Amino acid sequence: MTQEPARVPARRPTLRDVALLAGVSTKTASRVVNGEGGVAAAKVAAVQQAVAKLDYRPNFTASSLRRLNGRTAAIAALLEDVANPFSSALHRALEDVARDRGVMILAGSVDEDPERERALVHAFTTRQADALVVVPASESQRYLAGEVNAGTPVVFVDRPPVGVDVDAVLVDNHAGAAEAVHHLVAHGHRRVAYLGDLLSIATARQRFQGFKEALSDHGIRPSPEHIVHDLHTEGDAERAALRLLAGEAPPTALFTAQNLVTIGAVRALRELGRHHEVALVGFDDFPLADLLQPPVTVVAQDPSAMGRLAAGLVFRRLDGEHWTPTVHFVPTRLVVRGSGEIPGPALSPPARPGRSG
Amino acid sequence: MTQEPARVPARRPTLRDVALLAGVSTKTASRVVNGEGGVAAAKVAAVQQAVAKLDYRPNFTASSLRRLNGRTAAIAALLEDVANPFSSALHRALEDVARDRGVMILAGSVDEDPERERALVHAFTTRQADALVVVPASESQRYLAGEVNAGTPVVFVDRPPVGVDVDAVLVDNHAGAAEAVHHLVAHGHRRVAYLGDLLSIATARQRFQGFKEALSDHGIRPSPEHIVHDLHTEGDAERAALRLLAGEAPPTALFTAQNLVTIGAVRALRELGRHHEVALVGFDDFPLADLLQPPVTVVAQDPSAMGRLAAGLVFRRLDGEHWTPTVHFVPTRLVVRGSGEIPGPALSPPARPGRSG
DNA sequence: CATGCGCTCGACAACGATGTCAAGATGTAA
DNA sequence: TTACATCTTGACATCGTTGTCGAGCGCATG
Repeated sequence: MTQEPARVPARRPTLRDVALLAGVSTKTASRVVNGEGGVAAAKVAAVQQAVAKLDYRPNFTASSLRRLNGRTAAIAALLEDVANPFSSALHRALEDVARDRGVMILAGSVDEDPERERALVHAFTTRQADALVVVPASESQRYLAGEVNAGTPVVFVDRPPVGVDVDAVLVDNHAGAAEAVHHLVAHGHRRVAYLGDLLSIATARQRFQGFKEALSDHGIRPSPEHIVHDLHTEGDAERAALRLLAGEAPPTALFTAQNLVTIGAVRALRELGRHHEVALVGFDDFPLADLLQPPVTVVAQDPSAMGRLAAGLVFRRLDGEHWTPTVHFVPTRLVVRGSGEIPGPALSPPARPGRSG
Repeated sequence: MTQEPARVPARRPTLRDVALLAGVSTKTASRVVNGEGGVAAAKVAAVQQAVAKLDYRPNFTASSLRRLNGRTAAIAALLEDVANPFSSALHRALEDVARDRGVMILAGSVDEDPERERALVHAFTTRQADALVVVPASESQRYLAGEVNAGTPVVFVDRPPVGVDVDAVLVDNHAGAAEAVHHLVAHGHRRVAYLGDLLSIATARQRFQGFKEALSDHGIRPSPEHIVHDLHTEGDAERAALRLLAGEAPPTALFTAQNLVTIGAVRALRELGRHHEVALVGFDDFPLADLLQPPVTVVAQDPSAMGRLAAGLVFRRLDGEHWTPTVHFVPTRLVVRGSGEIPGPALSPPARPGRSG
């Protein structure tokens, strides 16, 4: 219980300090700290005492500089936004797998900004991340070629790589969207609207394709007014849905191709009091979807599974395994909850069954 | 467009390679890379060309090892769980402030596990994080004294430090909980139940104190069966709420002291079909609370504001400012949405208005 | 012409740690 | 006793980079 507040911040002790105090060489101190063995018991004890007394903590960055493989035991994750549920679930899954191996995750938010993506890659690679897990926002990731050639494992998640040949963990967005549309059509809908994210995002394009082709499988051609792209926030989506539903010949069902868009659409339907009339299927699940009125039917992705798979690929590469880059698909799952089963005109135009929303 | 896939991973180029190619010394190359000036234009150009040709990227960990202040431009965040909304909003706010300064965030999930907390602190400090932002789970953080003495800025968020004297950004949990209770009592409730998180968490204890004292201000003594602690998951909370509401003389209002607990309680009320009868105020806001039926009244914290404030403190310390550690309070805000305004018996016992759930 | 200044530039050491290697101590077998 | 293997140990170089410092040059000044 010393009183003086150590005004001059004590320099952090180094291995040299430990060695000096223990009366051994730095190399021997290093051996003890790393449990290398081949050190006399008496010296081991002396070093351990010195470590405890000085509260010594090895400088991991210095040691990884010298070590043979140069690993920093950190892998970088470029996420869309650490605060959105999809990204943070992915982040958590990566962390869980990495934790078992004593590896840290460096995470950053790309915010759909290609420049930001490059800045983050630069920041992470200069910090010698051992591997990169990327949810890309740019149109081409050719700039990663150098890293890939240098042997850094790179895994893309959610969106396919362009201009580089690396592993990817993707969702079959096309099939998922098509399943949503088939579901709506099966419930009697013909006028199905599409509300989607930025067309610059590959997954948005794929989902839109799936939407279009599924409708066309049923011989339906969506009216152009029922297709809205480039919605990236709840507010965007809400306004777009309001506009859509206020038009003439409004859609009887909505397919919303991203979770924030889905939530915006729910808001719009609520405001209009039509949430029990207009069917809705969203792509991507979100917390509390089951507690809304009606509960929201979604095509669920499994970000945790994607994260675990991506982390697995990273570690297998880090462990020295070799294979040609592969695309892995994680299945989507249609979660039927209510909003997608609201019947459309083609199913029950004359008489509705007794139960109402 | 070479065909061979560079089977032997090319060693990453170093400053020496750049210098060699440019025909200058490593020191001059370093000067150019760091924009130090005092280098002839011709050599600057030569170095820049070499950098471009080799796709050279400086090894940031090596340079921070040598640099005078030894800063790594990374600050560590020990969060409860990177995937929960409170933590990830905090994370994002930290990142936003740090980004402007070219600083990274190292985040890790503590999961309310004191051992994990120490492991993370160890991992982050051995990696030479410049500062620590901590949402602690342990009972005492005396073990951080060494770091603090070494001059590492440490800021606690959401929970007060114990055993170390550092800055903290807290919420007045006591007052927030009391406000919730006053609100419920004002709406006619006398039998108010408490459903709360692990008592090992300081904020849970404070919220419970606030609950108890606010009730006692109104001359109400809560029945012991109406107090449930140590609920840490939605499932826990749901089961507890079901049990509570099935008992005799069940509460007419619930105060749920954490967001997952609130959601669990909502689930229980739904299952019983009593969500329009039993009032509910939760501590901590959550996404879509406004879209539930009824919308959930909460005492909202502002994790973004807390993160920004914490990051601000960190950077002021890193910039060399000095002050004695201080506790900063970020106000809570009662967000009135509906569930907390369901009238209780003391307000309208005889005749209810017509509308029913 | 000698002097001094300012500008470039590179040799060298150092950051904190570990890989390499050989020296010395000890034990064992012939 | 000698020869040889084994175990400990530390001196030294090194990882990739930057801080220090002084050498060399050209130029203006007196």
